[in-house]
Parts: sequence; C-alpha cells; structure tokens
Amino acid sequence: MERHGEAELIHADAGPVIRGIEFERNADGTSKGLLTETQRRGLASLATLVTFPPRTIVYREDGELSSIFIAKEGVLKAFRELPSGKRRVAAFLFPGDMFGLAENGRYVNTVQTVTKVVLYQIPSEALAEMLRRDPELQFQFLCKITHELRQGQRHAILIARKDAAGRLAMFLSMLEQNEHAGSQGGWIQLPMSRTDLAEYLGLSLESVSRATSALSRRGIVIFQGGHAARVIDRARFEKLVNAL
Amino acid sequence: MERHGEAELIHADAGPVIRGIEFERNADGTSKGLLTETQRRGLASLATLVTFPPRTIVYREDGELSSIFIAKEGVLKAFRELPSGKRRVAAFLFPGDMFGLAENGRYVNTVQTVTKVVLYQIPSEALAEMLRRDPELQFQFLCKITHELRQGQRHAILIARKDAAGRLAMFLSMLEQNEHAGSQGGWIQLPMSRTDLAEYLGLSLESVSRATSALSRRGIVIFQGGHAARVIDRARFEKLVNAL
DNA sequence: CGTCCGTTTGAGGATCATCAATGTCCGTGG
DNA sequence: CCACGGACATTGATGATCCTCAAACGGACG
Repeated sequence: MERHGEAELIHADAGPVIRGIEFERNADGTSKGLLTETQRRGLASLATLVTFPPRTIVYREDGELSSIFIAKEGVLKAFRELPSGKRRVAAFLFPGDMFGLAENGRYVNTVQTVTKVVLYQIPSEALAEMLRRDPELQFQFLCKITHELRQGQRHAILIARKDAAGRLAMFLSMLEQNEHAGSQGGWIQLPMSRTDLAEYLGLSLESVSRATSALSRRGIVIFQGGHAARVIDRARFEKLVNAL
Repeated sequence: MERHGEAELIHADAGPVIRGIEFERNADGTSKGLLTETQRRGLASLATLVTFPPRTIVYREDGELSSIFIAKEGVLKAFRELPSGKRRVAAFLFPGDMFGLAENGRYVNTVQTVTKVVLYQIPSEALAEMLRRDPELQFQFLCKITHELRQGQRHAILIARKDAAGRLAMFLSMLEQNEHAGSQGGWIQLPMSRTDLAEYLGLSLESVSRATSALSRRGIVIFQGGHAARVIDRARFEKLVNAL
C-alpha cells in the first residue's frame, strides 16, 4: 500500500462516528442505531488518525487487506479500473463513511482522495477481533453496510437513466440529502472534478459539461466556480429527478 | 404482506446455507467463512419453510419488515417501482441468497418469484436476537452483505456500458460464474423473461431481443427456447465481456 | 505573460428507445 | 385434432440522445 501522506497518532479524540442507520427502534421510539460512547472509545483505541493530501491513493484494488478506514474529514472516491483503462467510480466517500472491506483478503476498489482528508485507520484483524467480542458494535456495522448496499442500488438506478441532465440532477439530489456532503446555505458542494463526476454518472466528460450547461440554461440549477451548485427552481428540479 | 403460496413447516431439514464469502482465513489456510453445523441448526430452528408459485410477490417495497428470507430453491427478482411506473430489477436471487434486510423497518425492494421457489423464512426479531448472541454467525452475515455490495457495484458497471450486446454478454458471464444459478453442461439457464432481463440490464425489451439476435448471428452464443444460452465462441465472448 | 490543466462548445457518427407490425409458443375450447 | 386467443418475443423504421474527435476557452501558477 502506498502512502504519500504523513500519519499522525492522536488518541485524545472524540473517536470515530459511523454513519449507521437503525435496523430497528426501541419500544419508546428511541434509536438503537448509534454507537455508544463506550464503543466509540473502543474503536478509537484501535484507530490511528492519518492525513492524506488531495489526489492521493489510499489503497489499490487487489492490494492486500490490511486496514479498514473511516472518513473523518474530506471527500474520497472508490473506483475500479476497467480493462480498457476507463474508470468507473463506485462511490464518493464522505465523513462517517467506512471503507476497506475486502473480499478474499484483497481490496476490490481503489480509493483515492479528492480533497485533503483525515481518516481513522483500523487494522483489520484488530477490528475483526473487536467485532467478534462486541455483537452490538458489529450490528451497527451490519446496518452500515446494508445502507451502503442501498446506495449502490440507487446508483444503478441513476446510471440506468438515459438523459444526462436527469442523471446529474439525481446526483445533486443525493448529495443534497447527504448531510455529510457539506451542503451549506442551499449550496451543494461539488469537490470532485468533472471527470470524477463523469466516471460516477457513467457519462463522458463532455456530456457532464453539457448537462450542467443545460440545467443552468433552463434555469433549474446555477453553478459557481464549477464546484458548487444551487437549486433555484425546486419544482422543476424535483420533477426532473423523478422523471424516470 | 400478501402471500399466495401455502406454507409448510419442516424442521427435519439440513438447514439454511448462506452463500457467504470469507472475510479472512485461518493461519492454516482453511476458511472461516462458512456456517458451522451448530449455526445451521440454530438458524433452522428459527426458520419456517415456505413455498411460492411463479410470479408471486413475496413482499412489497415500503411494506413493514417482518421476516428475512433465504432462498432454498428457485429464482426470484428484487426490483423497485419508479415514479413513471417503470421497473428496475436490482438483483436476481438464487439459492443461498439472503434478502429482506430493511431500512427504517420497511422493505426497500419488492421481491417477486420468477420460478417456483422454496424459502427459509426467519422472523426478523428472532434473527436479530440470535445475531446478537452469536457474533460468529453475525460475522457471516456481514460477509454475505459485503459480497452483495460488490454484486451491486458490478451491476452498476454493467449498466454503465453503452452497447447492449456487451451488457448481455456480461450478464451471461455473471450467471455462468454463479454456481447456484443452475448452469449445467455449458448451458446457462435463463428462467427470467426478456422483460425481467431488460429491467435488470437497463435496456428496452426490444434492445434485449436485438442483443440476443446479435450474439446469435455473430456466432458467439446460441439460445434455445429463449430460456437457455450456451457460449460457443469462448474467445470472442470473453473479449466482448471485457470490452469496456 | 505564457504554459498547463481542466472545462466548455461544436459537428458528425453511432447506438438505443419508441412506435408499430409480425411472428412464435402454448393452453383452451370447440 | 385443429382452430383460436393471449402472452411473449422478434423484426423494422424513425427520431432522440450520447460518444467521439476536435478546437477554443479559462483560470492557476510559475
């Protein structure tokens, strides 16, 4: 595993927060879905805090599994290299997202930073050990993975759309609903490049560009500096998102 | 939840087998990844064996979570209904596949049988309870879900292809590699209809038909009765599968 | 101020969706 | 036994959309 970023060891930290969703609720309606303070601390005791600059590979596909990561700050992308050399971005990763679960001891995606990131790095054996000892914690992981499974399915639905503008609108909508993607004051942050976007949406770079132009020209969304977007015609935006 | 099939209670059964993949291996190279006899029996004690005829809804999206299922025999499809009324098939389910994991207490997909099926039905509370008590078993579930996550990503890659014939070839290749999909003697079983296929591949029904014709005409695959396929030019088939 | 990288815009060709018609299989009923 | 009907699948023609190739544009940085 290559690592160009310097790693710093910090244990005096609030600890990892995993974006889990509840599998069920208690009778009183409170959620069982979040980590307890104890669990957070337990994870923190296993974790090393590492920092990577933008555009850095965290690990490569087929690389040997060594650690699991949880994003603390910043944005990353998980992608696969296709035989032709093209890339398909499977997911963008935001704070609270977990990644690095492998298959047959090897990572299946390559993960690269988009912005500067701070990650919790947890040795996989230690994590596996802890999960075996703490079923409740493991249950949260199960919920988390299940949620990612849904995300993947939504991604497939998005890609199945034929209209580029609709795909883009759907993606913006997903970002907007992700409270960790960093949309502020109605502005949706787009830290990734047009190429990253194209590889996620399954479009060519030019089509993405034309799609942004189209949304802009039709007065549905405005873009600023290429890395922020704002919905200005909510009704038509939602109509476009649901037009499939 | 509707149920048109008659349910039979059988406990004198080998018990559920979940297609899991190993998360890691023991030092001696043996797999930790499969259910122990004890775990199988434990699951079996919770499970009811139910049978459904073809084209039957097992549960609907947004339906209240009640049970988790594991396919024992037969093929099913999991899909979502889109606002336009179109459907997108998220996955086909084969023996050993688990389904019914919900979000916020509601199913996210509708699951319908394709052929006659036999399912293990496990009440979700009982299962959750058992998972909390048996971390090793839960670990297998975690592995299983992780594997399904990969499948979903592969699905997204498939759908991102522009050429219909390539998508179909890729799907056939996936079926071929799935030892539970029932390919025998080089013949790949296709129990689902062309419409099901189209909804999985993100194509129109007609395009699927044209894709099968193209593969047939080019001498790469032959189809029989519309529900079985056989690769006759392996080299060109693989080339097509990897041409993306 | 010039270069480099990322983005935008334009023109032409390829592919799929749609609409419509025809063809095939299979169970039903005369 | 054969004719009919319906569900499913195939084939054809047309239009819309995206991809590719290509060129121009813009900002960041030395």
